[in-house]
Amino acid sequence: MGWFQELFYFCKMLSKKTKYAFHALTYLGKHKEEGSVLIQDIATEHGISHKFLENILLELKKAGFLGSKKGKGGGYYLIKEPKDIPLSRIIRLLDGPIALLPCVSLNYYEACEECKDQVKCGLNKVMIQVRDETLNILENKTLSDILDKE
Amino acid sequence: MGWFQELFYFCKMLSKKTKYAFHALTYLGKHKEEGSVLIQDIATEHGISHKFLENILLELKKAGFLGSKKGKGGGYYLIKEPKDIPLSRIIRLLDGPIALLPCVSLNYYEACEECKDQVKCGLNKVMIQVRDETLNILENKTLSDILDKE
DNA sequence: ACAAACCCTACTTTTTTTATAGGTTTTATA
DNA sequence: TATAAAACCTATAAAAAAAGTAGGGTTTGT
Repeated sequence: MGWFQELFYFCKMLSKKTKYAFHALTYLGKHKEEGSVLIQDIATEHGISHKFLENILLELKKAGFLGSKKGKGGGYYLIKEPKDIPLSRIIRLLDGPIALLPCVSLNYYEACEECKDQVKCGLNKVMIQVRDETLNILENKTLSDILDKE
Repeated sequence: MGWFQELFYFCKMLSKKTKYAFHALTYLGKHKEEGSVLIQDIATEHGISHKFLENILLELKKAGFLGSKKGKGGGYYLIKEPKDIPLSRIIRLLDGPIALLPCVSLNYYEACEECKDQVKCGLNKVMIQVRDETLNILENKTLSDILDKE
């Protein structure tokens, strides 16, 4: 498929940051008509620390998912269609580059320290398969799937 | 280069513990005929700390994947057929939950603090789908798939 | 007896995640 | 135009988890 398949192969549990991001996006999706929504409203609804959520929304804004309005009467709002926000994009943004397994990347390749010869590494080959299959799932589920089920 | 690097290093991957476990299992699978294998042999082969690997092998033994023999001439050996060791079992043992959220985990379930009503949570429902599809992949790939590719 | 090898528990260090703090800037409106 | 509300920004502290270390205990072949 494409280079973007490299993005995923196997993910552990989502961080709170990412989970909160999904909650916030869902909230914003549900309150689209209201124009903009306060950080505090989302924080209160889900019992999240205002300041923590603030950082998350800022990241989502910088990444182009949200717009905002400063000052009195301001707030955040979605600037993308929910169907154009795949789970993979959000997870990637918030969970960030952490534990690496560069040995499954074709585009940014780096050998594992413990592998003498990657070409002969069965783990590498199987994990590439898993990556391809998992990516297929997460690229195709979007915020709109979440909203449909609320 | 910044954005590029981030693209390919964004997701939580397998912990070293789990990765080493797979390497050890693969090594044991390849050296089945020899009866038993020393921790040190595996550690040396992959440049892993002996003591760290020792803990991992002990866990694998307690979980019923390996047998061992103490004393001179001892070592570890597989007591399950590679085809009966799915990736999911090893990942769960060493890394914990496969689900992306605690509220959709089969083996490590925990209610979300921030969810007033899980039954109405769209994120929960979508993540259950993701879990089922991901599990389907990880339960059907086994150690024998890795060995076949070595 | 002795050395080899696994067994067990606890601890330390390092890294990552989570959360907080303390301001600055922008904007509506009284 | 003063004020308060709200987003914006950066740094740092606290907590948790992962990675690695230490040191002895137990079993076993020779």
